[in-house]
Parts: sequence; structure tokens; C-alpha cells
Amino acid sequence: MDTSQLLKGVLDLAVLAVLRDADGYGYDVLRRLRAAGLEDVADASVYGTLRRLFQAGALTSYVQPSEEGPHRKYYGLNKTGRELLEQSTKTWNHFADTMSVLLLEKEAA
Amino acid sequence: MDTSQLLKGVLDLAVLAVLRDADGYGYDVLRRLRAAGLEDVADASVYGTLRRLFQAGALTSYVQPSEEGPHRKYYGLNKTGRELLEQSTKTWNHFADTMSVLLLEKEAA
DNA sequence: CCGGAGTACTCCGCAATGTGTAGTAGTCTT
DNA sequence: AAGACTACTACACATTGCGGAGTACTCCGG
Repeated sequence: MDTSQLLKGVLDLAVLAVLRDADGYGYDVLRRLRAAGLEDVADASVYGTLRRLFQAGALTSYVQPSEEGPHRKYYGLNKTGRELLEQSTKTWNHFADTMSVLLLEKEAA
Repeated sequence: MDTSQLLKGVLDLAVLAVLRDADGYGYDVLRRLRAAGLEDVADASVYGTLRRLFQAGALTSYVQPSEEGPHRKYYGLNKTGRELLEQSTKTWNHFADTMSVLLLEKEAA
């Protein structure tokens, strides 16, 4: 199965969710997503999503040097981002519920 | 909100689910999906998905004339289609669960 | 009898977005 | 010095849902 198509439109949401509790940089966000169960996410997708969300005004961004490698570009949620997360979560939940019902309708009384 | 991106990769599954209990033709599948809650699905998407699934060998197809309008192209699940439905349902459920957890992790103890 | 609505399908080009690959660059280990 | 891990960027590509135009059939109202 190809999960990559399932991610369409949901990766934004996943990234926002992962940044909810603490700021993070791309490579770290990638690890958090994989740890959460999205093991097939590609790194380019995460970096791209972060850039898109930043450009959409949902994220703040600041660069910090690291002693264990190259510099890190941190991202964090701002007000817009939190609102987007909240709204998208609702949309997703509604959508997922709809699909659940559709997949269950096996035995119509 | 734009639900169109959420449908990516899931419309296949939704169409298969709708055809599970009874064969159907494009226009009818569209109505069933909308009735199930997927109100924003566009007709071209459904026709396209049906063609794709048919070409992938998951559907049977036969044309039937209608007395209330143009002919209808019926589609039905074959063995491959049922297997695909089953497998895709599992993939979807797993994915949806993963997202649920991700969206809930608000209060880490 | 003609126009419009509803039914039913096809084709085409577009837009969004996740992916693979390549490239740059820093740190650390062997 | 070579290689692994970290960290990010850029580009071209594939998939797939959507909008719009076009075809065609049936039925109804004026």
C-alpha cells in the first residue's frame, strides 16, 4: 500500500500537531512524526511543509547554531498556526468520522 | 477549509466501499458518496476514479440503457476489488488511528 | 415545438502536494 | 582521511482531485 497519497493535506495537520507543545526544527519534526507512527514520511515533504506553513503565516522561525552539526532552523506555532491547527483538527475529525461510517455500513438492517 | 486534499488517495476507498453492497454507475456512485457525507466530491473525480479502478482490474463494467436518460455504465467489485477494499480499509484505519493519537497528545503526563 | 432541467458520461488542462535525487555543509568517530 | 549522522535546499516528477466545456438522452412547461 502507498500511504503517500493518504498524507496529502494531512501532513500540514500532523506537522502543526507536532509543533503544538514545543518548537522544533525540520530534522527533529521528521523524527517526531516517524516516532508517532508516520514512518514513511519523506524528509523533503517535511521541509517543504514547514516552508509552506511559514509562508502562509502560521509559523514563526528562527535559526540557532548547534554544537552537534549544522545550524538548525526552528519553527513554532503563532496565533494563526494554533487557529489553523484547531480548525484543521475539526475538519479532519469530521472527515475521518464520515469515512468510518462509510466503511462500516456492511449490514444495512 | 478545503477538503479536496483530504480526499487524495481516499476517494478510491470511498468508491470501493460504496460499491461493496451493490453495483452502481457513476452518477449514482456520486449521489451515494454525497449522501454519505462527502458532499464536496466533484463528479469528474468520481468518473475518473471509477475508470482508474477499472483499469487497475478491481472492477467489472457493463453498459445498460436507461429509460430515464442516457445509458448507464455500471461498475461492480470483483475479487481484486474486494481484496483491495479490505486491504485499503486496514491501511486507512491504521492511518486514522495514528492521526488520532497525534492530535490528542495534548497533555503529556 | 422549442428551451431548460435533470441525467450520464468524456476529455482536457490545471493545481496542490508528497517524493526522489542531488548537492552543500557541519560534527564526530574510527 | 573516510564515513556516518545531522541539517537543510532546490528541482523535476507523479499522482490525483477539480473545473469547464462538450455530447447526448428524456421529460416537462410555455
